[in-house]
Amino acid sequence: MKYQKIPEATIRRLSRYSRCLEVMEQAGEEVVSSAQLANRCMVNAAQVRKDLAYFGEFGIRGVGYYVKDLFNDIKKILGSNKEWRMAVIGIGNLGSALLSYKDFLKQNYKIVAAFDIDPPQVIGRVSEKLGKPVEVLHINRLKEVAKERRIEIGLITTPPSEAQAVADLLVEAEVRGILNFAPTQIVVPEGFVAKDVFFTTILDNLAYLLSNN
Amino acid sequence: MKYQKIPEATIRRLSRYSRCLEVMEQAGEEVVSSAQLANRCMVNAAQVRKDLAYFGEFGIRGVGYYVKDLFNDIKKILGSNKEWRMAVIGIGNLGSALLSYKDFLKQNYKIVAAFDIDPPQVIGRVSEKLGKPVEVLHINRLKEVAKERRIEIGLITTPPSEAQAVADLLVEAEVRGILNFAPTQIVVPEGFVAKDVFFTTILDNLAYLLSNN
DNA sequence: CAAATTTTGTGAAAGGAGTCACAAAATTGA
DNA sequence: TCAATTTTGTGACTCCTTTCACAAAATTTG
Ligand SMILES: NC(=O)c1ccc[n+]([C@@H]2O[C@H](COP(=O)([O-])OP(=O)(O)OC[C@H]3O[C@@H](n4cnc5c(N)ncnc54)[C@H](O)[C@@H]3O)[C@@H](O)[C@H]2O)c1
Ligand SMILES: NC(=O)c1ccc[n+]([C@@H]2O[C@H](COP(=O)([O-])OP(=O)(O)OC[C@H]3O[C@@H](n4cnc5c(N)ncnc54)[C@H](O)[C@@H]3O)[C@@H](O)[C@H]2O)c1
Repeated sequence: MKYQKIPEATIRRLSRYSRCLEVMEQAGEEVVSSAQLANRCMVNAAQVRKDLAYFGEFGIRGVGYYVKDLFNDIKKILGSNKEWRMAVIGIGNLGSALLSYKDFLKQNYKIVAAFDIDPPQVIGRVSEKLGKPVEVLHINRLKEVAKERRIEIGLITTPPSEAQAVADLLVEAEVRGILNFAPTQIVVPEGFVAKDVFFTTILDNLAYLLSNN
Repeated sequence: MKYQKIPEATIRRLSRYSRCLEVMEQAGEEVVSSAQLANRCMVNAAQVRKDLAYFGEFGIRGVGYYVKDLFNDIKKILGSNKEWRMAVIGIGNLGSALLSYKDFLKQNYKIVAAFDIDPPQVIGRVSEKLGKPVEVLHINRLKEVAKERRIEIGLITTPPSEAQAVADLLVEAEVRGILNFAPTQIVVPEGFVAKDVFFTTILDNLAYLLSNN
């Protein structure tokens, strides 16, 4: 398993394989071939094997892969075998939706804190829909609470004008991962990771495909 | 402008250029070089020129690009110069958030209908936050209303178990574009375009980067 | 007006990612 | 036990994307 640069596309596919394997495991399937898995994920069978080959040998020739083992191995590769502790910052429309997103629970992503800036109708409110309710705190407690609750990922759902400032706070609080939903490109120092999710870029993409087909 | 297959990455970047140019235009900047634009969008200058070259010649040698013209040209390329009429299906947490997403208005994406399945607390409710309020209708009116309101894109925010069925309804209603937020892979016939947005795949990606840096 | 400067557009080179094809390993069955 | 079968892991090949590098075009300056 010597080091090599792993294509980002490979990581995205591993995530898909993982979701497929989860379904298969629940369905009681024990063994799967690269061809079957590829089929389900709409990719090439060699692609599946290549993707896995970056990280080692997981299959048995003539047999395939043990669903349960491969599922665990991929989770280990992705780092999704551990529980990730997250905070949501900006509890408006989207932030509230994320707070009650059930799939985060099923997967290993857990929202353990929520922050907003002052609006009295929000601060102190408790999101009850999740397993454990989360109280919305004032943003000025971010640093303190981030340490206390060992927050590792921050989800930014503030207006775009505030997004970079919030990111800076997260960096200061040593929250190393940021997922930003505001339509602004977030910049973070070396050692931190920020990903932007641009809804309108996705729509622009769709619009292009619709216009040209 | 002879035909060539356009890389999807190019389309994504064009969308980014477009957003940058919008900001520049508002800031009153008149001319921009490929190097400047590249810098802002964190890409290579030759990349900017190559991306544009797929669609024609838009610059003036020795000068650069006229911000306003390039902005318009890119919008024309992307098909985002026209207004796109959208429906949201599944008015729960995420669906409601999308209904009040202001940037859709600023961009040229307009939500003109909302559908849910029966829960009395939702049907008939009106989202007031947008420019024009949108009444939530029962899903069984989808086909009829889609025609009437000339809906071109459907945003699926139902539980994953319902997502494919809803997609089938959209296809039947001849809504050609689908953006699916449920964690299921949507399949549509030739001539339709469906994109899935998997939140946990994005998080898996982040988790991987955090685990390996 | 011509030389110097700027910056585009693009062919060629380099670099990555995906697919093919087959030897190697494991299993099955006679 | 050994041939037939299955399916992995991987080198080689193809295809696609990005970057480089420079001629061509426009502008500016002396
Ligand atoms: N609504 C959507 O469906 C949607 C979709 C995609 C992206 N987005 C983006 O997500 C962000 C939030 O959208 P929204 O519709 O939920 O907006 P919103 O106005 O409903 O919510 C924003 C929240 O952020 C809080 N806030 C503002 N400044 C803050 C700060 N410095 N620190 C902490 N909290 C702060 C506000 O009090 C508010 O509660 C926006 O950037 C938007 O562009 C929204
Ligand atoms: N909440 C989030 O932040 C979030 C984030 C990413 C993805 N998602 C996904 O988006 C989807 C919606 O999430 P949510 O949290 O809003 O769930 P939700 O349960 O709050 O909302 C789902 C809505 O869909 C409606 N519905 C169910 N079946 C329907 C049908 N056949 N036709 C029309 N409407 C129907 C329900 O009545 C409900 O109002 C889920 O698939 C979820 O996995 C949610």
